[in-house]
Amino acid sequence: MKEPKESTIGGVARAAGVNVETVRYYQRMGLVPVPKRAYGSFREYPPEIATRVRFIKRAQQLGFSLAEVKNLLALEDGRSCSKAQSLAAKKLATVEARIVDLNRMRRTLKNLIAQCGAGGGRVRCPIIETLARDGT
Amino acid sequence: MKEPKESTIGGVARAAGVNVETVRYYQRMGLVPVPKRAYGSFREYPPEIATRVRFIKRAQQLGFSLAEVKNLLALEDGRSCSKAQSLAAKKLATVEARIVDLNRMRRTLKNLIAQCGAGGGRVRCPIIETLARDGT
DNA sequence: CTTAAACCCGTACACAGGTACGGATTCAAG
DNA sequence: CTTGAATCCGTACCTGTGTACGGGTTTAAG
Repeated sequence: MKEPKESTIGGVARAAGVNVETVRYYQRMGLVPVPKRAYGSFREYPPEIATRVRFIKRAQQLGFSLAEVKNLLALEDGRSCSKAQSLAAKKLATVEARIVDLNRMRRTLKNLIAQCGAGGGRVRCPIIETLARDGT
Repeated sequence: MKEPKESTIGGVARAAGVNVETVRYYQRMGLVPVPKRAYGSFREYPPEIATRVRFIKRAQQLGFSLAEVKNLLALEDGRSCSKAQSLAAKKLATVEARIVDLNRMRRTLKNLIAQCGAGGGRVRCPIIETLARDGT
C-alpha cells in the first residue's frame, strides 16, 4: 500500500502537502481539531481537516500569521455574525492595501525589466525610490 | 531638543518607524550600509538609509523575506543587468501570483460581508471552501 | 505471526526576525 | 563643566513557525 490511508494524520499531511509534524503543531496551536481516537486505535481524520490545513497554508502565503488565520477560521461558523462581519471587513481592508502595494511593486518591476532590456547597459534601478514613497 | 538629529541612527529609526535595534540588525544582515564614523564621534546616516529601511519594511509586508529583500536590493545598482533582469522577472511572477491569490481572498471576503448583512442570522462562511480550492 | 511502516506523545532543537541589556563613549543643554 | 540622553558594541534573550527525536503502540503486508 503506497498511500497508507486517507483518514490518518499522514493522509492529511500528504493531501495538504505539509509535514505530519506541522499538522500536529497546528493541533497544538488550536488551528485544527484533534479527532477522538477509538479505543486503542489511530485517530480518524475527516477530509475537512486536510481542507483546513490547505487553507492555513494558503492564507499564510498571502501574508497572514497563524494568529490571524485563527481569527479567520473563527468566521467559519456564522455565530455572532456582526463580529464576523467586522473582522472580515478589517481583513478586507488589509487585503486591499496589500493588493495596492503589490500592484505598485508589479509596475516597478515591469519598468525595471523594460529598462534592462532597452538601456543596453547599466540601469539605475528605481525600485527603492518608487516603493519607499509615502511611507507606511 | 525633541528630535535629536536626523543623521543619527536614532533619526533613521524614527523616520522609518522602526526600533534602533532593528536598524542595527539590518546592518548586521548586510541590508543597510554602516556609515564610517569620523574619529571619536557618531556615525552620520545619509537620508537614503531611512529610505532603504522603509523599503525593507514595505517589502516585508508584501511577504518577502529579508533574504529576498537582499536580492531585491542587489538590483539597485544596475551592474550585471541581465542577472538583475531575470531576478526581477522571477519576482514579478511571484508578485503577480500573490495578486491573484489576494484578489480571490478579496472577493471571498466581500461575499462573506454581503451575506452577513443580508442573511439576517447565521451564515455558513464559505471562505474556507473557496480558498482551499485548487490547492497550492 | 512476524515485522516494517505509521501513528502517538512529549520534549528538544532550529532558524528567522527582532528586542533587551549593560558598560563605555559622545553629544548638547544648562 | 556637569549631566542626562543617545550612540556604540557585543552578547543574550524572545516569539513564531516549524522539525527532529525517541520510545512505545497499532496496523497491515507477507
